[in-house]
Amino acid sequence: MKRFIEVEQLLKTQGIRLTAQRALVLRRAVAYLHFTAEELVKDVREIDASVARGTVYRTLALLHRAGVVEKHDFRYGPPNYEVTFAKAHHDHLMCVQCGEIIEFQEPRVEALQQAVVKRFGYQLLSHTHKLYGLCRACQHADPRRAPKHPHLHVEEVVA
Amino acid sequence: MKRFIEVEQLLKTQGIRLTAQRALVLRRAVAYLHFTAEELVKDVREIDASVARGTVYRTLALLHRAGVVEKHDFRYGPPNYEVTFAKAHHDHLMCVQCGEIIEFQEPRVEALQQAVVKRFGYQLLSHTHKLYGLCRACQHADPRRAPKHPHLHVEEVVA
DNA sequence: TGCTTGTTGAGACTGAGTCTCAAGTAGAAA
DNA sequence: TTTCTACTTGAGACTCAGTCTCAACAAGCA
Repeated sequence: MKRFIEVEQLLKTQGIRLTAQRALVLRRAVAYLHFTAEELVKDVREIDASVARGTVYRTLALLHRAGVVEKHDFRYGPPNYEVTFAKAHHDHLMCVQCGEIIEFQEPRVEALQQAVVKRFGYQLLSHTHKLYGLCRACQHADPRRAPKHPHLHVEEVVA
Repeated sequence: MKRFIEVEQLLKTQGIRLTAQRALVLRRAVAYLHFTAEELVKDVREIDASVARGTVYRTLALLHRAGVVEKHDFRYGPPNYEVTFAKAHHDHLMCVQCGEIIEFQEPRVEALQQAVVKRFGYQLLSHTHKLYGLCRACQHADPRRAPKHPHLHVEEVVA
C-alpha cells in the first residue's frame, strides 16, 4: 500500500491522471514481484471484468514511461514486468527448472561494466545481467518433471 | 565457407540430414554476424523463393538444438540469432542509437557470476549479459535522428 | 453549460512464430 | 530396381502477445 501511494504521488507530479482503471492495474501490479502482461490482464479482469485488455497494456506502458515498472526478457516464457519504483538496482538469477527468481546485487560487476564500455569509448546507459541455473532443490529433484515458467515467483531481495 | 563445412560435419555426427534447403539456410546464416529470423527468411527466399518460411524457422530451431546457433534477446527489436559454433564465448555491448553490436570478453565477470550462484546454492548453467549505451559517434551526433535496430550489424570480436 | 482533451472498451489488426497436413524425397531393405 | 518407411517440405491456417482505431465517455476548465 505504501508503494502504491508513493507511485500515486509520482504520477501526480508528472501530470498523469490516475483513473479508477489505472489505480486498479497499479494496485495489482505492486502486489506482485514479477508478472507477465497477460497475467496482470487476467488478474485485473477477475476483479473488474469491464477493464479492457488494451487498458492494462496502456497502463503498463504508461508506468514504464514514468519509470515505475521495468520489463525483463527472461529466456523462458514471455517478458516479465516488475515494479522497480523505490527499489534498489539488482540483477536476476533464475532456476530454469522451477522458475524461482532471485534478485542479487554485485557492485563489482557494475564496476567491470564501466571498464568494458570505457575500453570501447561507449557511454553506458543500462544493462541486463541474468544468470540461469538450477536451484539447490532442483539439482536433486527428478529432472524429468516439466519445467515451469518464471512467473509470479517468490523472490529474495538481497542487500 | 570453413565454418559451413565444420557445421556440416557436426550435423553429420548428430545424424542430422543436411538437405538443400537446410544447407542454404546455414550458408546464409554463417554469412551474417547477427540476424533476425525474419531477415534470414527474406534473405533465403531472395535466393530461392520456393523455400518456405516454416523451413527457415525449423532449420533455425534445428541449428539451435545442435548447438550451432544462439538466440539473443536485445531490448530493441525482435530476437537476434548468431552462429556461435566454433566461436569463443562473449557478451554484447550495443549502441542504442545506431544499433552497433560489439562482442566483448570479461573473465572477471564470469568469476563473479560463479561467486553469486554459489552464494545461493545454485548451479550455473548459462547467463546473458548485455550492456546498452551510446557509441563514441552517437554521443556526439544529433540525438533526434531515429534510432536504428540492432540487425545485421558489424561487430568487433575482442580477444 | 459547453468545450477541449484525455481515457476507455471493444474489437479488428499485426508480426513473429508454430502447427498441420498432404505431397515429396532420401535412404535402407528386399 | 522397386518398395517401404521415416523424414522433410511447402502452403497456409492458426496462435499468441501486443498494438491500433474509433466511437463513446469522463474530467477539468472557462
